[in-house]
Amino acid sequence: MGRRRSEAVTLGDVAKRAGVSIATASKAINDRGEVAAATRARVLRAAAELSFQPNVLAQGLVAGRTRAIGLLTDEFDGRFAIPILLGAENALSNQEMSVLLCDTRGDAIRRNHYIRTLLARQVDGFIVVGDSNDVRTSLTADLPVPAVYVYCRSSNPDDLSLVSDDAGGARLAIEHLMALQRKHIGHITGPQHYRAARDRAAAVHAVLAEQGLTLAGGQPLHGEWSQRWGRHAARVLVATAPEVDAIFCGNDQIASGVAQSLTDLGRRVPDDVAIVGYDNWEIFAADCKPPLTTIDLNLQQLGTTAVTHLFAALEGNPATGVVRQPCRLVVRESTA
Amino acid sequence: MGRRRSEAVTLGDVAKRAGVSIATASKAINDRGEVAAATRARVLRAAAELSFQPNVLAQGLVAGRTRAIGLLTDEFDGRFAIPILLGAENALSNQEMSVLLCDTRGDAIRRNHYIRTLLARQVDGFIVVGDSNDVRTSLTADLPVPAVYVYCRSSNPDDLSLVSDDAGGARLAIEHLMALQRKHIGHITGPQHYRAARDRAAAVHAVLAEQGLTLAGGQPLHGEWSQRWGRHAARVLVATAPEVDAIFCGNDQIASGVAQSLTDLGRRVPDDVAIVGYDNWEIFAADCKPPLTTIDLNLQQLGTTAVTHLFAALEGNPATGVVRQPCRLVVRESTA
DNA sequence: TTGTACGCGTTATCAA
DNA sequence: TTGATAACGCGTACAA
Repeated sequence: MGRRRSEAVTLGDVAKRAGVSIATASKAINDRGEVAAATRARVLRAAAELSFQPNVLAQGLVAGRTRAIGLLTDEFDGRFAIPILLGAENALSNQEMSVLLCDTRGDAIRRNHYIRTLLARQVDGFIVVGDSNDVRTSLTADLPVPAVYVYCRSSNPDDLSLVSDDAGGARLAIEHLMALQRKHIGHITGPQHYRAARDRAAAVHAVLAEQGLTLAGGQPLHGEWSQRWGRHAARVLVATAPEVDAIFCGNDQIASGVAQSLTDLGRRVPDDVAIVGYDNWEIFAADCKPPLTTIDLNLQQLGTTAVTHLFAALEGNPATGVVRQPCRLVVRESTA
Repeated sequence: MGRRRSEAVTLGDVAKRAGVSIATASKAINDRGEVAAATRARVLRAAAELSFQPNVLAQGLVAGRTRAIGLLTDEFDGRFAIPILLGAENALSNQEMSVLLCDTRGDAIRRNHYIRTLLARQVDGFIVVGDSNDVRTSLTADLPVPAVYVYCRSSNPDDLSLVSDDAGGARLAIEHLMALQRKHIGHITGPQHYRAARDRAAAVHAVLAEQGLTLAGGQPLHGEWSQRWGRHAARVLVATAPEVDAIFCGNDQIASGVAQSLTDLGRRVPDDVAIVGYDNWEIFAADCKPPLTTIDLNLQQLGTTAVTHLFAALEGNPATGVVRQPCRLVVRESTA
């Protein structure tokens, strides 16, 4: 092990070695006040020789801010939080900020506990990551620091909520299929109680209506977010609407199941039926047979955006309302 | 927003309201020293009324420890790190410890940067999460605090490394298949340059040999960790060894692909060919057709164990060497 | 039993 | 240009 904690080198050590006072050493290191060039050089050399690292705790105590933020997730194991977290962590570390991670597991008691803990640690702000694009109780009233909500909508419209643009994503998918001359487009998606599923289904309906089209099978097929449901629903859809020539799926797992069933039924993908998935979860989308055209949510970017907004809020320029992050169409063989 | 940061309530406020000195308030709140019961009650009530939260920074400054640990991941988006992290975060929060999360993205420069940052924040220890069971450069020499390595082997044998028991997991799988009277067992797995793939393949060989059996097809089939490879390899294996009645796969994606191809080829799963996967990645294993029997790595438990060991090290009882965490067989329909 | 006083490592003010 | 000194909030000898 390196130096023991008790022998940690402090500003005092640097000052002593450079032959100056602690105050001067501090100024030299932080480029503050008037310090003679020669003095500064001496101090910096001493600091380097001792591998001096300022104690962030002490800095935070006097500065009143810690350059640390609390990241509160509802359900971390859901796969959406992870890219968001990754984007946020990266953006924060670029700004020399650290991330304190807390996973509430959807439990209000844990959540409150974490909030207290984080506040006791004097975090400068919060990023709250939801587990769906749906509404989430606002914490802001209890916080003395700014918060940004990501992948959820805060119940308080005065907060800033960053969500994925579900309607826009659905539009991308349908317009892509229409550009391929598909006229009989079905929609197989997740449970109706998911706002994302509802918003996308509504957008599908609207975009088709703009061209005087209606949904193959008449209605969207709502089920689970699983391959199993995709396999089942595809059979149902083909039975009810044999003319179907394209299927827009609520996620990549469903799409993967749909592809399996269509193949089983002897329909070629994409020749007979084109498929568009959702989420661009590579492990499913790229490894599907055939690889899936899908909608990417730009989740990492969502995390980055959250950080940008949090910084703005820290500087006194908070935004409010719901901001929708655009999606991106990723074309692969299932529509090629 | 709640109270502004500048109006944060301090121990002094509590003391004033309780009509005692700061020292007495501190003792009362921390159950330290001799404080009259009545006084303590007064202090506690005052603290509650003001929602007093001790400033952890100040506590850390005087105590020399922060009750925070640094969690360093190599590749966070790989799915293995996440359950480990979840287990560790949960165990730590049970001990009132916080987690500073840093993802190095496999980059040495980022890694060093993060280590400096975390040390500057005076973390009490490190948990280093690797991205495979393979060797990883030891950091310990540069650290003034303990570190535990998880899902990787530190290059320094004096460190403590927690890994998954690949040989044991493979043994579970093969013994399960043999208990089902399968005699012609094949093995389709990932790239040979993965230690996990090699260790498991070796164990498969050993366990079969104990019963005088050999691998169907003669050799393990090494490829990618993908469904695509599973689909391909299954066809190869059935062609070379038509008598195959069981396939042990290196992960659940491969197993899922294998199941698809076997079905395409008209072999029933599990009646004609039983399948065992690896990882118990629910989204693949439970949603497969048929649902997969598989090996669970107990990754959350691995995270918990890491925390236990880190605490032991913090208390001066560090362990060393490589500790293998046992796996668990999860039986589903693919062998039922 | 209670309170005074000091120290933790840093930054900022102001006098020298 | 430099340095003594006072914060920041808390814990803890030690004195009262």
